[in-house]
Amino acid sequence: MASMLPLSAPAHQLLSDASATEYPGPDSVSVNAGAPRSILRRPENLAVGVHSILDAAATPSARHAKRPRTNVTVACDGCKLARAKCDGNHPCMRCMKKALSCKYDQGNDRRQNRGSNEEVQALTDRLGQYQKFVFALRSSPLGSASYVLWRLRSVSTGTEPQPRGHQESCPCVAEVAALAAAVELLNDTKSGGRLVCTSLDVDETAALVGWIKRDMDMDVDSTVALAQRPSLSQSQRQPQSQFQPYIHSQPEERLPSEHNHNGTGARSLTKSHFSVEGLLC
DNA sequence: ACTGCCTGAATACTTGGCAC
DNA sequence: GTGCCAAGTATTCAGGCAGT
Repeated sequence: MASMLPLSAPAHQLLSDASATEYPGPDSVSVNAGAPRSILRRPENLAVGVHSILDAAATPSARHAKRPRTNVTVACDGCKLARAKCDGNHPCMRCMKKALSCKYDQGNDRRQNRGSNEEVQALTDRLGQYQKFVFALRSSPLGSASYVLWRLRSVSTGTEPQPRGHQESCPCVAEVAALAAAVELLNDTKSGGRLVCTSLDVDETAALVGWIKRDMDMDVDSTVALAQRPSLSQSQRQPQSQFQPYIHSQPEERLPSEHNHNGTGARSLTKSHFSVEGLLC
């Protein structure tokens, strides 16, 4: 029955569409919300005998009988499991009758966990930072990548960072600074300002890296295609980020073997090859 | 800025069928 | 009679958007 109508249609549309002669109209939905089920659209394969029973019950008075329905915001676990009506009390009536322990799973209503615009934007920004970070890690010179990895590890293990002299002498200071910002970003996500690596972090990050990698592969492909177009002058080409030149100018560079177990280039890395544990822990 | 309506997603609830 | 389950409907909730 629902398959005949758009699933996204609001309730009043479904109802008014179901039977215009039986339902008074959208405006009366709330007062008729608990109307007898027989007035709803019947299954088409319903037996004829049942039809006649339903038709007899669907008198005008029965159709318009008001039975306000009072849904509680949160049903207890027992009522949820049994799909029974819950009165929302502690304990609820059903649990009292059955002498069951009435428990409410707090904070499990995902309707109330939707992110605000600010939260969505913040997550989007973070995703962009992650994307830049992994992109830079993959395309930067070996020395820079190693330094960043060293910093990542020092963050997670509590080791003191490299002396500033090293950073200043690094040939890619700007790049390292950007990567360091990403490190700070990672660091900032955990309480106490210190990254604590858990299996959940690893799983989350692995999933994130998978996403980022796919995105980056698309970016790289489009960048290569753009760069290979002969009709475009250099100035017409899409501005390259500060990280991109290393992709093509130094294709022989590889991530350290401990992070690239099969010895192939960064672009051939897969989730299984990209060791997140090695990156963060 | 406020209000009201619409929308989509998530969840509560109803109903009928079935097994014990 | 009771409880469980599946299918389906009703309600809640928050965001978007237009009108004021």
